Amino acid sequence: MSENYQKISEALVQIYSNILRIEENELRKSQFNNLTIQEMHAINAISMYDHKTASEVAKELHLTPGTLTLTINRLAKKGYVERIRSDDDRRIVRLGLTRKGRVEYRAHAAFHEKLVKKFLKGFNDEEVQVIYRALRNLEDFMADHS
Amino acid sequence: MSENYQKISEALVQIYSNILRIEENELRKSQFNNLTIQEMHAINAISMYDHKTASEVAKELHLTPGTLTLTINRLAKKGYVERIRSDDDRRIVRLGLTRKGRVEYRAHAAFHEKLVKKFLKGFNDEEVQVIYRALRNLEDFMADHS
DNA sequence: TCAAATAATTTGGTAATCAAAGTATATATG
DNA sequence: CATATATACTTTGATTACCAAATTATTTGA
Repeated sequence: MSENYQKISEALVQIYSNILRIEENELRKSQFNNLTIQEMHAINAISMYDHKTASEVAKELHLTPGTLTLTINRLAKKGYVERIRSDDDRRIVRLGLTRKGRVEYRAHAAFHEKLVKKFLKGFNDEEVQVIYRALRNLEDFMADHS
Repeated sequence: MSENYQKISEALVQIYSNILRIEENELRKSQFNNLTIQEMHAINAISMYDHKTASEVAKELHLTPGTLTLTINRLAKKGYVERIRSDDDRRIVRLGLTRKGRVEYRAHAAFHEKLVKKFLKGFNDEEVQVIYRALRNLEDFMADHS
């Protein structure tokens, strides 16, 4: 058990410290290599057809409104995102993906799906439940420390 | 199953995008609140008594030598790390933690241990094996994409 | 011996971020 | 209904973390 604990601890660190870099590698090799990782994550948070407000997206990404404005400026200039002024409250900016933005969104979703498939490969339903419970434990841990 | 898949996929994203922030929160609340997260990770990579070279640590952290030099400068000034010139090859700088650095190292290790304990809470040996296999799947995925 | 290689540092530039001030619009109250 | 306050976003002026390339010191090898 304690030996397993050690291995699991190391695996978690390894996974955590490498996954971002791998996402970045994939991005560099793809047709979207003019995007940075955080721009990609912003596209992801904006999501396909929700038209969330700038504030909502900023909150989701844990960014200040000012930082989000700058990110959206860049993404708009690169043609991935568009601002949609709300008519009923003209202070609000809603965000949408362009066609190009949606293509990138799907590409990233596909990468993520491959990752999850590999993660769960070779397990039956009962075992998947065990894995899910472990992840919920981690979510509880995070909730306790927020 | 596909419903589980969805939940697991979302949990992974949640965990991934929040864990760094939580580490940062803990750090802010601790006695080491003059450290940034990456400085803390550098302390971790330097580790207790290994006296690794600067190059080795840079590689481990996936940083260029120049960036590591700057990080070490800051950590030395703050009193966590010391440079040890090697006598047999005077180009080489070995890195060690000061007493203060070792205290911080242990504090972070304790945090990490709490996390892993919570992750594995309530599982028997067999179930822990399942979880470990899933993590190895992820490591395989990363190896395939490196 | 001295050219090439190696280890670290320095320098110049860019990304991403925040805090605080500013602008435009909406809401609430006296 | 006028105006003070609140809200949503943007702008500005920093700081931090990072990289690439040039530099310095030292070692190795031909």
